[in-house]
Amino acid sequence: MTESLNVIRLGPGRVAPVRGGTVDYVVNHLRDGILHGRYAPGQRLIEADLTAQLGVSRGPLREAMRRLSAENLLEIIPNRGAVVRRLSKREMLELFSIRIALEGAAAREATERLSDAIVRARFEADIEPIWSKAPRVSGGEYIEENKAFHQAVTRACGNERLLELTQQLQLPLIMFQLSGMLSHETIATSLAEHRAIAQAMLDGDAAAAETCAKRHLTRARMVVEEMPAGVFRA
Amino acid sequence: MTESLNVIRLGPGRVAPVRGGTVDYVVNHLRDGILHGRYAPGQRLIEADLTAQLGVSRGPLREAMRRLSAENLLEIIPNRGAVVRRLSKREMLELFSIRIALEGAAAREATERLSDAIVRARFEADIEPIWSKAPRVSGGEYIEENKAFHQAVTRACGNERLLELTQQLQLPLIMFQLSGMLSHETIATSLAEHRAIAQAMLDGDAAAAETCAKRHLTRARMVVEEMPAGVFRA
DNA sequence: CGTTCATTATTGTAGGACAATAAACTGGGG
DNA sequence: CCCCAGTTTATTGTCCTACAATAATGAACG
Repeated sequence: MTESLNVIRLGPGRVAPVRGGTVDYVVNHLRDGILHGRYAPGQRLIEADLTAQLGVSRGPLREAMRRLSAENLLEIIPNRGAVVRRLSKREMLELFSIRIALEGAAAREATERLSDAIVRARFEADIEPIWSKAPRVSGGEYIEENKAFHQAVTRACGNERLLELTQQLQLPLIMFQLSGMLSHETIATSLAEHRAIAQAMLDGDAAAAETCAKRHLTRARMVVEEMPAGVFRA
Repeated sequence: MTESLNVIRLGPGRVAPVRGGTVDYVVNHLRDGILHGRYAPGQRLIEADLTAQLGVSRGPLREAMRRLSAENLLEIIPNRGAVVRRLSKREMLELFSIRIALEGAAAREATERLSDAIVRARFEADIEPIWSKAPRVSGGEYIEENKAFHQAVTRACGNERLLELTQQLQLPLIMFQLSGMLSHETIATSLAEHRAIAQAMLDGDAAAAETCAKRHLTRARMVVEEMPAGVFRA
């Protein structure tokens, strides 16, 4: 979905309208900006500024904002405009609860589908990086790998809608907001748990896969629970 | 029937702009229309027609459409506009799988929270209708009650986000699309299952509640599975 | 020091314009 | 009779301008 959009679309100075991609362009720009911290959580996004910066008119920009608010990356306050979303502790915990239920089931169902050779091949390819011995030193690296792993599991379970859903479940935002706070120890534990889940799945042990996945996320939720209040929204 | 909503908002001839609610108004109108069949599945929604009918400009209308597409009630096809969504069999089954995971967990967690008197009181009030002896004869009646019940369970579990999520999980659309096809027998079974879930929850038996909820939805999924292909999208 | 009122920044909505696209329609071959 | 290319039409995607409504800000006043 996120192809080379910016090749054609040059921002402010662009000449060709290149119709049909303006909203996507804006959405991608903003999402990328939010996820990479160019737009800080809590920051207000002024329409006038953005239209000038991006060289688009208010219409597409507003539509882009609506979409991002549907993804929960932005919060739109009536008559106040859009601000970059910040999650409260409670919201984060709620999201983890949902993920525990969802990904636990996904791991179980995926395990059963791994008897299909094609699915299995894809899954093994997707998770290949987790077997690497190299320690992931930066939070950013871990975030990417973590995202890829959870996506691989969900994909293997063959439920399109679930794949969409978990992606929109703000895993990225959560992890970004937390990225600065992840100790090497926490990361190492998570990686080990990923391997345990993968192993159970490859062994065809659906029950173990579900248990491992749930334990993994439950532990992650505990990490959130113990974080300082400053990380969250009031 | 169409006019009942337009008490304040008078449509084409309205004088007061009643700012701040235009998009909401359109969203509500369309959602209601879709859920009640005024807009049929597969029907194309032409912007020009709707702006004329509703007396709003294209901006808010398009925003409303985006929102509904986020709710999966509409599908927006590039350069073709919006059509009322129709779910394929596969999509429906996928949704049920998600609900099984989600609402199973919700039932379990909710049960634990019922020790809180306030939560318990609210829950008992919410589900009161299910104990009624009167048979729900029409599909529409059952749909309402079913929706209310599942909502009550989710609400009791105290996870705001989960409540939002399950609501946007197209339970309404699913049920509408199916409403014509629900036999009295199916409805009766569902009602009995609702009671079983509620009873387990009130008894504080979390495990039983989870099992019952999952069984309930699994059976519902089987009903979908056995439906004629004509109900679904190609 | 708090309150009321003007000022300003910003959003919400309308409405018009135009190009781009897809669909429908035309005509002529095969 | 059907199929194909060119043309027409309907509709969307985007931009623009304008203005009212609202919230935030600051000033005058008691």
